[in-house]
Amino acid sequence: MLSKELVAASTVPLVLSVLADDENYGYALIQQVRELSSGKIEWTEGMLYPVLHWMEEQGMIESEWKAADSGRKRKYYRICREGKKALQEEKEQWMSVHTTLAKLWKVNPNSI
Amino acid sequence: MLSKELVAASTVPLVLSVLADDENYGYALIQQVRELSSGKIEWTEGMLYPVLHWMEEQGMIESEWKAADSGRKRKYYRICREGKKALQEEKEQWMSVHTTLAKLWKVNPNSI
DNA sequence: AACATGACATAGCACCGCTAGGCATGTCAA
DNA sequence: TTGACATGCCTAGCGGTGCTATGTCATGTT
Repeated sequence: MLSKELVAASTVPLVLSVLADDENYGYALIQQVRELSSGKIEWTEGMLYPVLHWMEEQGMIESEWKAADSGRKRKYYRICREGKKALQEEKEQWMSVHTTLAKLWKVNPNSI
Repeated sequence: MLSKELVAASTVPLVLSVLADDENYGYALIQQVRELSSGKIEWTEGMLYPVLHWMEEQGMIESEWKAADSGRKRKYYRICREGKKALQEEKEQWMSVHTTLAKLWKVNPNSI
């Protein structure tokens, strides 16, 4: 299980990165990130939904209720311009830290 | 300036990584990390010292007062066994997240 | 003497993450 | 048809904590 600090630091960049590919809804984001991370990243709904609301408030993402084929309603989020800018910034920040750690670990920062 | 979440997530792994190379004291750690990160990571004493105390409490590091050549006293920290284990764990956690982000960013692990 | 820098320390509270709980709907087996 | 489970969304509330603001003391410098 990941430390709560690391979860806090990675949630927004992960959401932005996933939504940069395609729109998606909250519940599915949890599954998707779990799979992408091979089960390492286990989000709960209680922590994700408030983050999504906050991100929408910030203008990073926007939402739309849509009925799935089953008739059930889902709230789909998509990234918008502010979000793309934020993602760029998040990437840079992340890479700053990663590069520093990689130096200390004596691994090439460009390799996984 | 880095987000506080990212700072929170990276402080312990950075301290452990730096101390894994060589013992050091708090004030110098701040400078060293600033240089390693090309000025991107700017710690304040007020946030670092409590972290160092907590890490010592956890048994990750141990401290010793030593007089520098000038006669001034400094509190040197060195990593101990628990800290090495913790560092290993931190590395794995960090890489879990980094790998997931790298996938989304379509960074080719073998590039560059 | 006065000031800058080095070096360590922590009280205190504003802030906020997330647990715990709630609601509704679709589906599938028994 | 019923109930169990998965899907899917939401938030009140508070326990825990990060870090600003501040203090101390030593050494070096002007």
